[in-house]
Amino acid sequence: QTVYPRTESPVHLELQDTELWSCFESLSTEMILTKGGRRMFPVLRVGVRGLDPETLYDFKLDFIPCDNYRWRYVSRQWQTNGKQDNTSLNQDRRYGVTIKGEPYSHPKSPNYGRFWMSDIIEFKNVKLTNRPNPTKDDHIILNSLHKYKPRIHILQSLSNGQPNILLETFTFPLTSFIAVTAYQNEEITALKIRHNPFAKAFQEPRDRTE
Amino acid sequence: QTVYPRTESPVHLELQDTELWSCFESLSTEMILTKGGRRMFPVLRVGVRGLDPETLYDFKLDFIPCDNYRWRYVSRQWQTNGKQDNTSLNQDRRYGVTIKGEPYSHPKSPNYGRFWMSDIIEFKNVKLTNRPNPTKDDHIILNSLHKYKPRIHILQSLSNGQPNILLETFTFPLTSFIAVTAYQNEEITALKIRHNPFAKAFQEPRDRTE
DNA sequence: ATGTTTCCACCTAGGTGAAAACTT
DNA sequence: AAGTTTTCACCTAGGTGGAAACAT
Repeated sequence: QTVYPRTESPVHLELQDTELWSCFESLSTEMILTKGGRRMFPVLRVGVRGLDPETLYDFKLDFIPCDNYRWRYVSRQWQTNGKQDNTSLNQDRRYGVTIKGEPYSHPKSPNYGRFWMSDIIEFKNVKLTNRPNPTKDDHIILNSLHKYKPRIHILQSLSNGQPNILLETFTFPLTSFIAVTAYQNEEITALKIRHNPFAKAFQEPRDRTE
Repeated sequence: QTVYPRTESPVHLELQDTELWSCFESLSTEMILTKGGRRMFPVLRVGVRGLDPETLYDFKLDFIPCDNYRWRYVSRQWQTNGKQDNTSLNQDRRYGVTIKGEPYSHPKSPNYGRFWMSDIIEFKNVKLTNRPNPTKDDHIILNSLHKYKPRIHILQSLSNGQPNILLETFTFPLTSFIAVTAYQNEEITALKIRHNPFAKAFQEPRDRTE
């Protein structure tokens, strides 16, 4: 007879800006890749509870392929050719991580539970690239026209040289996206322009009541 | 008979940009205080050796009064009235530290010895203020027209809730300065403009050979 | 008279999507 | 034809000292 665990991990991660993410998700989120690295928008932001205040943790981010398809945007619809694509994803395991083959480490890592729980944790400085050999640690290598799902890992950091212990991994289906080198869906472009302050140059003058 | 220690701490801190600091020191360095907080220029930068790569350390910065005098710039010379000033420094021990009464903590604290030793450590984001109750942790409260000497503290950070252990404190006489709300010595102003990229608006066009 | 505060033009530094050029 | 790269104007964000206004 199956024995189910009586307790669950006390650690809770709560995704922020779910309303905004939903708007993008309903149109199929796209994220830009450039050689020099492009930030994500929206930014991945989470609140955390249930850590031990005085224990040391690392927070890390990587991207897991949602499938092995190559996606195309045809007639205002994302579609696949129905065949698995084994040429890129399966051959190069680095895709979705940094040049070191490791997830992106939040720049405040390592830090104490009390620190991580004291404020929203923002992954605003991670950059997405299609360059196979980026020179910076904050660059995540992705494959254009492939679909990814962000994951956040919480590790216990040990200050004696031992490897860190992976405590838990959280995935956020709402934040999955297709990596592109240029936006395909113009509605996605419009949403980005509307909400990303750095794209203000392209905003139409808007009604104050909105 | 006096017994002298046979060993010294293996930790070495090496101040960077000593040539630049010397130029300022020879004119009497001044640092601006503002309500909103002003960065230091030059920036305090150090290299560190001799830490244990796998031990966790905090790096902290504060400012120790060089004396209890109030300084005046008269006839192109800094001078005191020869009397100790007991009204401000001795009554308010917070001067030279943050609003919490603590030194400024380098934003990458805590981190491992291998991290701190891997690159120059820059205190470029600390801000100096004369506001008695700043709202931000990166603000150091100083008293205008008083003279200070920067100190860097290295602490061992313990990930079990125990208070950190102060391992060593380094002072840098070359970087001492008088806090001011407006520059007094125009030669200091000229040096700041010449070397601080953010003051480029005030630079005279310069000869390329310089 | 002396010292402080506020506001400002002018920078650094770098994040946007558009459009044109380029590649295959 | 389909996708990628480069360059660009236009932003965000914020660090300078100057100058005038202000405070004591």
